[in-house]
Amino acid sequence: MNGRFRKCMYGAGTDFLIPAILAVLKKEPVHGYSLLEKLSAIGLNTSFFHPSILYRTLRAMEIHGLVSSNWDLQTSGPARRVYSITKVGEDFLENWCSTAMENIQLIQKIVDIAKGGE
Amino acid sequence: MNGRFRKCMYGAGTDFLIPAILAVLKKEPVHGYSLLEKLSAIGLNTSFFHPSILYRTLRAMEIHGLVSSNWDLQTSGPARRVYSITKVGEDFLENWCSTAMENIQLIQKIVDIAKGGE
DNA sequence: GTCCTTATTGACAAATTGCACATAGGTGTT
DNA sequence: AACACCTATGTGCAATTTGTCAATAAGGAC
Repeated sequence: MNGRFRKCMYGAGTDFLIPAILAVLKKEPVHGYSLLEKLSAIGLNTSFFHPSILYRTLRAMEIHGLVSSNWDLQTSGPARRVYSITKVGEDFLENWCSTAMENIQLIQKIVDIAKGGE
Repeated sequence: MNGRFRKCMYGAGTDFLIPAILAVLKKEPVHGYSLLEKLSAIGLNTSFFHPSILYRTLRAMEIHGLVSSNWDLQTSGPARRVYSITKVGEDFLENWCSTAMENIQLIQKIVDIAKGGE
């Protein structure tokens, strides 16, 4: 099963990627590569998308003002772009959370109907 | 706020469109136009996408074997394409439901972290 | 020097979406 | 008859998004 059908399964959708990134960044600024681990830790299936998608999403979020970035040249290894959440990003996340409950209810309702309830 | 950012908000994503369609079709076969009302009734925000997207999604689902269709020429008005769920579609829906709980937990976790918990 | 790991980005085809428009049958109106 | 309107489905095309692969770059291990 390919494309949108695979994507609509758990954790694959990038719909959860943006709020998940914002939630992680709200705790502390981090760089893209370590975000992969942190996102995986909170339950997002990171194996469904390539790292490049995460980086691209972060850049898109920066362009739209949800996050800001600074280069970290002090650590060993290649340079890291460290992302921080902005006020706009915090508002966006808060907004997302307030509708998340309706989101959950919709999922629950689909499950109920699928199981023959109602 | 445009594109993917608007889309990641409640109900807008077509990630819920496919399982919602399957859940409705599991109760009874219906045609595309009436699906709009039924999807709206269970809580999916249908104003976020044009009817043509629903039709295109249904055709894609048929191509992938999740649903099958027959023309209903007996009713008054223009012909209706009536969709029914297939065995493949039922399996897909069941599969989606079994991961839906993890989906809910992920949303809950993002909300918790966003609210400063954990 | 060569290989591996971390870390980020670019390029390009394929898929998906947004939007407008086309088609078509039926009903009511002037 | 001509017109507008509602139901019902579909197409075309540009714009956006995704999937995949490859490029770059710094440092450590051997």
